[in-house]
Amino acid sequence: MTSSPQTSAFAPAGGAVHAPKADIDVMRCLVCDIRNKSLCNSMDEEGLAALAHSSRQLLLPPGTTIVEEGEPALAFFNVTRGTVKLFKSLPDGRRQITGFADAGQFLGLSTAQTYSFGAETVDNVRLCRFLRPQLETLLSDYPTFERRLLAAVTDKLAEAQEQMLLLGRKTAREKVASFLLDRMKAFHLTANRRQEAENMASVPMTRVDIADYLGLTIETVSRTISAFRRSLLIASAENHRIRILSVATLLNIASGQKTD
Amino acid sequence: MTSSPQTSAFAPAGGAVHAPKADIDVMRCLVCDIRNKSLCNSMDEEGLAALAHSSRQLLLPPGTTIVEEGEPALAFFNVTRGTVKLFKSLPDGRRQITGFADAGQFLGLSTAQTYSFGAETVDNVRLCRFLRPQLETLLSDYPTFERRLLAAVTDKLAEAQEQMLLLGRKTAREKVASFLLDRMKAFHLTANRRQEAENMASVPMTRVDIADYLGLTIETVSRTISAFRRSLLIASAENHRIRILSVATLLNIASGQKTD
DNA sequence: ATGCAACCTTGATTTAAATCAAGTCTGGCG
DNA sequence: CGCCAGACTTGATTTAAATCAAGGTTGCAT
Repeated sequence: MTSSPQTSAFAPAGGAVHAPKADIDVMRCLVCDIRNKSLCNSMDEEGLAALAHSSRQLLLPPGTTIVEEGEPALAFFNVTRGTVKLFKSLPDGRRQITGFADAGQFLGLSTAQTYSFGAETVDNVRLCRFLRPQLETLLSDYPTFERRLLAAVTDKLAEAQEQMLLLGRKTAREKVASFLLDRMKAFHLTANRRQEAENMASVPMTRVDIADYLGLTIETVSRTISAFRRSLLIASAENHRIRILSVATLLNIASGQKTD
Repeated sequence: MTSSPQTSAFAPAGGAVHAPKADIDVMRCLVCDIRNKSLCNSMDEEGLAALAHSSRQLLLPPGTTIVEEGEPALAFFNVTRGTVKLFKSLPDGRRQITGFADAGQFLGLSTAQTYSFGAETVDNVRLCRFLRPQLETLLSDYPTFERRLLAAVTDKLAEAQEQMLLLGRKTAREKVASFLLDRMKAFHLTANRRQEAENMASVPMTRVDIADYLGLTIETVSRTISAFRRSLLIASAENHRIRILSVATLLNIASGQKTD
């Protein structure tokens, strides 16, 4: 499985796992380790078999394009491992990351013929791809699944509104504090093993991605994280892991309470 | 019907129209002038009667609170006239308007027990209020209505992503240009009478609201609009109406193409 | 008609974050 | 093991937009 950035999730190469024997395929959703943290938790055993038949599992290396802005909206995806970034761009290259989809999150819904956003893997990602007609069949056949999707999109909209508040009205310091707390939440929702890992945040993305998510430059992100480290609010753990030393202070900063 | 800012949409006073005779109530949705521009266009005649029975119509003056941040999420609304602003606030009063809901748009969906946002009328607003249990019954009884709501929320999410791009990555000039074009689009979708009104934008909100929507200050909004006027890109028409003199140039500005 | 309050505009000055400019760290590869 | 490219950090300077500060408009209530 070679690492091949720029590969599309539709290309057969680039890490895609081809459909194995039918028997195994029926089991895939039944044994999925993040099933109960995703849309799929709306399904009974029969529904899970239908899900498995309607989708194909993909394994993608970091930097792989999943969805391209403006391309026909042919598929819907459920992330089952790793982190995906969703973004929109201006013609001159300025980019806004509109969200990160961690394991258990969906992406790719569209009412239009084409995607209005791009999506790319941040790290090693496993996802289930549903072609549009298959998704529509599922929605019609399983009302609980449709209701669950409606709830999931409603939650995404609330998240988007929270991010608009951040982008439009928070300072750099407040933005970075909010981000670190979100990544701590994402880590807790995602971590399958209940380790010691209290107050850990998973930050698999680069400074460029963080900056494009928070509406800042990489220098401002770097300076702000350094300042938090100097103030002993956070500490670096292993690579792409940050330990949050004072959740309470960070919460105060994130919500605009003065903390000096 | 007295003008009473700060009144809640749940208070019986403040412009609420009480349920008239049952016959008239059955007709309400059938004869609604913006029905085919809203969620309700998914309903057949029987469904429209069910909608009318499930909802109550409210007439609210400018500045009326419809939904309060943090209050129990008891109802869902469909705007049938006027403009509503949706917003989120920080403890110190900083506010981000996350969207304007014009006639035909819904608001009030929530997965949580409480609303994560506030909503307030901008001008004179007419809306239909559905209590939560009633909405849920409708969703279960009318699958086409549920599918239509899913599509509507999906569209709102795409709009939110576009607004994140604006907030995080556009300049003041680009933000205001984008806003004026959006308001032109809103005017065209909303205007029931097909008048001469070509290239008109409906801007019922104040500078404070525009600033809180674009992540700017009122001074910057005012200066930028003045500059557009001086450059003959726009012209004031009647109050709260702006005529757009060069859609093409404004489109270029909005998408980041340099135009000097 | 007049007064006033809310809203809007314009100008001067400040500032938070961007930009410009060097480095330093890190981890994968020969 | 040590080199190199990409990622990150830190410092100096600039700048877009915020803030501070007056006025000017508008329309409603008397």
